[in-house]
Amino acid sequence: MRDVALPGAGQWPYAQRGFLMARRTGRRPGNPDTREAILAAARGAFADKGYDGASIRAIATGAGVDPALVHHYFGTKDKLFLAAMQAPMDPAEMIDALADGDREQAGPRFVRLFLQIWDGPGGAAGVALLRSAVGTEWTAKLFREFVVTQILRRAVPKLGLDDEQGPLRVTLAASHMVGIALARYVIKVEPLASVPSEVIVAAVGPSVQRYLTGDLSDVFDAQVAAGS
Amino acid sequence: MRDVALPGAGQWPYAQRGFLMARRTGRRPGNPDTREAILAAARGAFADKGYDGASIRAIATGAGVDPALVHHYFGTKDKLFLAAMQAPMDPAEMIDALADGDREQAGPRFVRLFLQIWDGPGGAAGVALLRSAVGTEWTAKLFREFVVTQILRRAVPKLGLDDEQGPLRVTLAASHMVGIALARYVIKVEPLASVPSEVIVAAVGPSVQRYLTGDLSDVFDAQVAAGS
DNA sequence: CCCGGAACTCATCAGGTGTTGAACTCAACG
DNA sequence: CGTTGAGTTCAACACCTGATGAGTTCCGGG
Repeated sequence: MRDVALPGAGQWPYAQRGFLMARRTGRRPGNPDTREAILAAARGAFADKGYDGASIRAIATGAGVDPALVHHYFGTKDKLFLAAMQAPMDPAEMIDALADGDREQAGPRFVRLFLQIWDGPGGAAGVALLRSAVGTEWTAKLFREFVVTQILRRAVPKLGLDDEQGPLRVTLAASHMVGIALARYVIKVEPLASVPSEVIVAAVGPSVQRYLTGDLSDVFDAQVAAGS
Repeated sequence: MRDVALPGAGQWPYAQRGFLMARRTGRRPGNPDTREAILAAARGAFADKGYDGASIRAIATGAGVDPALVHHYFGTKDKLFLAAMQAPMDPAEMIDALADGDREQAGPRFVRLFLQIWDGPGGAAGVALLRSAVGTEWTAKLFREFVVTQILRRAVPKLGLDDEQGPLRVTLAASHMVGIALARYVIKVEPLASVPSEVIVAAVGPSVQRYLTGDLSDVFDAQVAAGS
């Protein structure tokens, strides 16, 4: 009988099961949702400490499990990280939601959707991803390739931007949103951290709109001027 | 005479001085610029690996020096980090450069100045700061307090923004720039990473201008609407 | 009922970490 | 010359890390 709540977001420090079975070894009775528990603990730990700071031992105890079991399921720490980041990331969905609808309202729509995701349960994974992506070089590379292949190559044609200006437009908008996320959810600098999300939509939406569909002729003039 | 190889780490890239003095202990002859060498190596290491990833041993060998010497000079790793980040940061100067001049051109001026710093020698320290600030919780807290006390409290009155909207305006502008820095210098996502800086000035300048001095009445309408 | 394999733990390895205290070398001063 | 003190290194401590392999317990299918 497992009357305990799912280990989802909250941390439970110790293995609370078995006040009877004091520290048995071997296979656990009951349903094997342990794998998910490990993943949840891993997401939380990566979000709090980043890739390097999160230790397999901490993740294991956070899931009420022996450290070796983590390796049993996921092999190495790298694979654990990839597995933990995989589920909550589906940029295709976000891009689709962006693409249909009034193009002249895509900016605010994008900002609102972005903030909804970060305010929801996916936010922890986002913080983890950002923390880890920035932390060290190989995660940065990972993130870079992820951004290019999963976001840029899909978003540019979906949004109907021509290939000349499209990538710059999308990266400008994305980098703005990442900056907002960093300030609001990771660094938590006020007043940005606690202002209602609709305020940010109203403030940032027009900028993003301009990056996506606005007139950037000055920008490209500057580009050719610098290129000559 | 110690002709024996080093026990622990194996090779040190060695101090280039003294090809004569095969591995002597004790004080080095010549100039005592070692402290600066350590600081420089520390900045580089922190920029490459972040606070946690950069090890004192790596910093020491990078400076051609024994790890214990680092502690001799700086005490703990925390203090080393603070010392390494101290020199290249002078936000007051930047704020001053922003404050005087046409207020209606402050946006592009800010972006240009910001990019100049990051493209110059201060960029490494910036990357280090950003990497480390995001990496773990206490550096994030450090960074947050630094931002609030050193930037917000100075910039808001200097720029002549009223206290009601000022902090939000400044944090919006700053977070945008941090996002750009993250994408361009840390993650290095194309095309943002290699585009000439004037292109970014032309693209981002107007947005920042709007955040600083533009009409944000919609934003504050949203604020009161959400607050009710 | 039994047995193969999945779930799970224990003990341990090899290596890296920040930090410390003592020892040594050199430059400067008297 | 001798002494002093800063510059510098050595060797070690205590701890934490990711990873491995052997061993234990349980579930499900034959």
